[in-house]
Amino acid sequence: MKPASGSVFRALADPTRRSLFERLCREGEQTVWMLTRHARISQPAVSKHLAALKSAGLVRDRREGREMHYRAEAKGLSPLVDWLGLYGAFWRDRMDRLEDLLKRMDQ
Amino acid sequence: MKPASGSVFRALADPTRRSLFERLCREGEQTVWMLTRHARISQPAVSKHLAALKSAGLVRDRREGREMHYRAEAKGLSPLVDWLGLYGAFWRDRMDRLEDLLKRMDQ
DNA sequence: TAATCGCATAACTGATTGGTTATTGATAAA
DNA sequence: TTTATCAATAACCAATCAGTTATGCGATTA
Repeated sequence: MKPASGSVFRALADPTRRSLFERLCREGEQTVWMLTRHARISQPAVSKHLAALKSAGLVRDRREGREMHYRAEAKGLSPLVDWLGLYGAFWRDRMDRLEDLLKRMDQ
Repeated sequence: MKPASGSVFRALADPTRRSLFERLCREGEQTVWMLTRHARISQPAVSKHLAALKSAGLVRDRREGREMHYRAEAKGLSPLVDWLGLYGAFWRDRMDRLEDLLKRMDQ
């Protein structure tokens, strides 16, 4: 089932989690070990944050040997976009472009 | 100064706060008393949530006699939209699209 | 097989948070 | 002036959370 916008908001509310997500967006797929190197927190903390992001649908993991690779999930942001779409016309045109963007990213 | 996306995320992470904000978006300006009637929490709790939304730039207040009127602030969501555009676009292989996006968003 | 590595989980801790009731201040009404 | 109302603040509490260290488990390497 698709995660609700609530879990996405909560997942992104934490700056460390946002930072991890942003890094995965920028740098592409990363192992937990690589992510831990750049974060200033312990490996278990990174793993917990990744678990939160995963349950929110914002990342996917892939096992390769004993390494676990994480990558950002484009679709994970769509609940946010949907939620934003419900409110107001001020930012509507920006929103439309984002929806279009996410749609094309899906392909 | 413009609130960072962080405070907006944090403000919207709480379901009660989201609910208050959504109601203000739907119904328009409301007094604290009206908002309290529909929420299942006490008036001080509502006031605290409104203060959080206000400091995130998501609502504005207006005093009228002894009543305090709150209304949703459309522009308050733009840090979110900007953030989405920034990191959503990194999925794309080509950066020229991002530049185009940001350029049009500037107008 | 034994030792090591990569990661997740368990167990714990201090800080933060979302809620409460009590109180205060300001305005309106009697 | 006295009383009642609206909303913010204070003080407090239980629950959640983000971090830690210790441990366990599967996969690799010696």
